[in-house]
Amino acid sequence: MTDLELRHLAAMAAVADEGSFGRAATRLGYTQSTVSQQIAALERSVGGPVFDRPGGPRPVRITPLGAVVLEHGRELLAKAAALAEAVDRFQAGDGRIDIGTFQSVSTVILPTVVRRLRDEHPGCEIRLSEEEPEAPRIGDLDLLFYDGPLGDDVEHVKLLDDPYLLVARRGAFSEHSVPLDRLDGAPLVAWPSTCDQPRMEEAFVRAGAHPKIVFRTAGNETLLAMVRAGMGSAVLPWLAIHAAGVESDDRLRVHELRPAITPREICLHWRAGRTHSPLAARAIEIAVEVASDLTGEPALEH
Amino acid sequence: MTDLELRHLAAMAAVADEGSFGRAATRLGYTQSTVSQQIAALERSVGGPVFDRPGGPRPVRITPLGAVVLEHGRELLAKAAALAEAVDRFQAGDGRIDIGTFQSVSTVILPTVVRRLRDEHPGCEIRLSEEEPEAPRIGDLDLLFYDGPLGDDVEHVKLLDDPYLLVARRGAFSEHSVPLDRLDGAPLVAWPSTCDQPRMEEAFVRAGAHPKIVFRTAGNETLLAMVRAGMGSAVLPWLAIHAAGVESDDRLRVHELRPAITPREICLHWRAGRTHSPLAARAIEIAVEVASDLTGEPALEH
DNA sequence: CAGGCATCATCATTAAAAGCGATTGTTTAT
DNA sequence: ATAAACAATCGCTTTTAATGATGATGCCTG
Repeated sequence: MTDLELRHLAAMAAVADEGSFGRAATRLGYTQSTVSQQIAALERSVGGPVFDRPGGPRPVRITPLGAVVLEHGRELLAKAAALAEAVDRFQAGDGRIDIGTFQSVSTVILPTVVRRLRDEHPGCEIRLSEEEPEAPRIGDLDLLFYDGPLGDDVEHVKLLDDPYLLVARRGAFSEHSVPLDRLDGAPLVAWPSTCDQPRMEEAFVRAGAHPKIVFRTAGNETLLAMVRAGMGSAVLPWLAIHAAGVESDDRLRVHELRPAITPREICLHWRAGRTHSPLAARAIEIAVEVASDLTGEPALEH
Repeated sequence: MTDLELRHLAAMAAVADEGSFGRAATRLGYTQSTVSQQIAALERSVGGPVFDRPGGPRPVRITPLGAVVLEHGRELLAKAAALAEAVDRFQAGDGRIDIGTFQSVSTVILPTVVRRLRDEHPGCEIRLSEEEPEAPRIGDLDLLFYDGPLGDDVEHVKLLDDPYLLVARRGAFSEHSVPLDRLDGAPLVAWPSTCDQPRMEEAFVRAGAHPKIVFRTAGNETLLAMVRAGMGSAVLPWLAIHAAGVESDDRLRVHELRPAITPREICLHWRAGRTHSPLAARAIEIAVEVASDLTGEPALEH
């Protein structure tokens, strides 16, 4: 009774529908002989006949036992079909995906990725969570945008180099390209010491520049408001600058730094050794494409 | 994707529970190698890996695809188990049975059969229907009590010979055994010309007796009331007499007829060539037993 | 960093079964 | 009496299931 085969139930259902072993066989693409043996096997496993065979050209009739088996069997077959369909949908890219992200990516890269993903897979469910920058935990996320390494059981792909640029009030610096040491002693507003920030500030030190950090906040809009208000300048990654639309702000100007600070790397992470869903795999592809399109934009050239 | 095997799903569920192919194999009574191949087969059929194998002693982890398969797979396995249990219950004698019956059997035989059946199988559902005597259709009944042949696609077993006896007012006939021809011209109340009735009346004619049928009804109580009221006598099968409790009625007396009229045969019928449910099979056995107990009763002796 | 350990994949082998074609046997319809 | 429709059965081939042995991988420990 434990050796139940879906194939046998399918045969039984076909026989019940057709009223004949032979026609059921035709419908299933088997020979009559095979169906006969399938039903025999099923009857062995349930411990009794499921059809009465009247002999001659009269249709077979289900037995009381057969009725019990058939009733449950059809449900079983329906569930099996549902499984197959769910798998097909999954392989076609439907399903759920959890993506972790952070400020600038949320604004610049993700919207495009999400839109393209939804266009390709209207049935998919995309869940985004923007973690606090202090807690870059991959947790149960499928994908996580982040700008640094994340432990050794995490793999990643680099999406783009995000160069640090100087944002100052228009007129504060005359040249487009500003030498690092010009910032020595200059007032700066900056991020807290999370993310890539410490590494950036080390670059100042190495260049002999010691700017005065007069205000720290993680909020980019707040930082830029401070710059506009004349509190000081800001050194921010291009992505954050672009996200805030600084290029089209008449009161501000974006400068390159000389020598350039090693750009932060925007990466897309996932747990190492885990098989991606087709949806996640596609999301990675799209993210790479989108990032590469961004790289081609004028402001990032050179 | 159509070659899904319950065995493989069971293996998958075990692996998911145990976190290891080997332990799953132990639990299922297979070797690790077998489980490995079962999962491989499952993965072939769903078109992708269902587990990530991190290697080393770390537990395997389900993939997104695996999660989809497992979710449906567990339901499938549950349904399969439900089927098995339903079959077991059925084979143990649970289920439903439809029995057709008629007056005297309803009163004398059936109650005992039903009680014993319910005692043996508390979970069973017994549905009785008392057909009009003119319409002895077996229809969708599993079993039908009836006193005559019922067409040639019906089999039966004889439960008992039910002899015809004369019921008269006490004092109407002095002897216990009444010669048939004493009824010539005598007033009789009788059943309508259904059931076995015509055959019985032919027996009178063959014996040269022509009783006057002064009233016909299918209601036994009515008939007996008429006998008590002096309308005439009645020739009824013992079962009907017994059912009405005539033996303990001081105003009436039961006589044998000489020569005896060939008794009617109380039979239990079912459609020919149909496999019985265990419940129906048992019901037949019980009915035979109950009838044979009745035959042993004094009034039927000799 | 080498060796031990736990784990899964693979391979060759054997046993089982699934499926097929041909045939037989049974029952109805002509 | 035949023919037609049907399922069971038999012998056969191919496929699959399960096994035990072996190899590969990646932890953990000393």
